Amino acid sequence: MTRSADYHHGNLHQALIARAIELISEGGVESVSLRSIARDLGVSHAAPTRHFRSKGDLLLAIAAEGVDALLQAALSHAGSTELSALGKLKALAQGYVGWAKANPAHHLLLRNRDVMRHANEQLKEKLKDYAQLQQALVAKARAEGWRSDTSERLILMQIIAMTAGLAFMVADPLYEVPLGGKPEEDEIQEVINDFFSK
Amino acid sequence: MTRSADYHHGNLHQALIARAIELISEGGVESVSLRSIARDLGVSHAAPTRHFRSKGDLLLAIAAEGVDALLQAALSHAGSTELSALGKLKALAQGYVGWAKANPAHHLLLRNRDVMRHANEQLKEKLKDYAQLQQALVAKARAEGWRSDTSERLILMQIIAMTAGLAFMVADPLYEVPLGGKPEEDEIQEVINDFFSK
DNA sequence: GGCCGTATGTTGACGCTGTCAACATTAGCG
DNA sequence: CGCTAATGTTGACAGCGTCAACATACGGCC
Repeated sequence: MTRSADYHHGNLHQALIARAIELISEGGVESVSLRSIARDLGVSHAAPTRHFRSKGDLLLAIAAEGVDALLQAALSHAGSTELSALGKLKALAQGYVGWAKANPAHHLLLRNRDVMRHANEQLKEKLKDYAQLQQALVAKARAEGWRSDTSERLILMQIIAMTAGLAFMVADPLYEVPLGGKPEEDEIQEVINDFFSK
Repeated sequence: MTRSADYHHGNLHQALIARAIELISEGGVESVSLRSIARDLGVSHAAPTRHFRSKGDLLLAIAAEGVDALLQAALSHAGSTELSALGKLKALAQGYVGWAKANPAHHLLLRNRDVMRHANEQLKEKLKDYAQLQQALVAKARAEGWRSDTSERLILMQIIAMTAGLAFMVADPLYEVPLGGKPEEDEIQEVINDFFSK
């Protein structure tokens, strides 16, 4: 119980992460301040250092959380026995864009230089795993006849560019200007469908 | 001459901008500190406030510089009499990606929420001009027969996603992981060529 | 050529931040 | 029950952005 003279918060670790995600989603990475989060949680200004050695560590932990979710979803799609390689590739793309839309904070962190500069090897390794999975699926889909006249490299770059672009369009307010509002879910799907049906 | 007991810097305004661009290119927006820039330029910590009321104003001024360059290049392409609407559209896409590669700092600023949140109306208006120019070209190219079976909206979203994605691939170190190094110029061109030759 | 207003730069202060060290409290295990 | 480690607090420090008060020098005007 937390009713005892609440000297200890109970689950400060998770609370720090949760509040930081809220703040990032609302106002971007720069609106995160350890001291303000500590105040919000009714805890002293130095309490966070007991759970994260530095602000960067907190942000990195959140980023890692995001990469894990992304990779796990990708692996589950890739493990499907019902889908063709092309189907898996498409599921991967949909999964990525959907993930960015559902987790804007994690997506933002992955694109923050200050955060990723201090990424540990484990995190980078997971990103590499994701990339290799995607590349292998492109090779397999090509071998199965899809766009076999186009180079694997070109297809890969097209997919990465499209998904990265779509991820930003759903997560970054900037693109509400050229698009006239946030893109609808079915508009996103149409872009992905069009690409994979050629 | 600046040899006189250099109390005045001479061109601090431009020097501040130049140094900030350097820092952003190297380490992202968060590595900009007015005080450190002032030190680098051999000037007191408060000198920058004589030229920019706040740090945000400095960053915004740089962003505006970038948008101006982008828009000007786009208008010059659009004004060409030799190119078809499709050709202009392609030149616009190439121009955007090339601009992001040549001006990573400006590109980063345009994607920074903290910066763009305080963007003035004039800046937003220019972005809207760019977007409308692009949209008009899509409509015209379609009217001239290019992909007239595909909706204008879908084509527009495809172009925005592709160019935004490519811009990141050339400007953001993160994508060196899945791509195995920075993308080559001709690889970028191939992606753009492929899209506009359908 | 000298004078003066204003643009530009300096100094010192304020409250904010992240991080550390020293200390306080409590949880949980033997 | 008592001890140790985990967790939280307090106070300090330097760096940051910004402001106000003061200093200097540039450039147009007589």
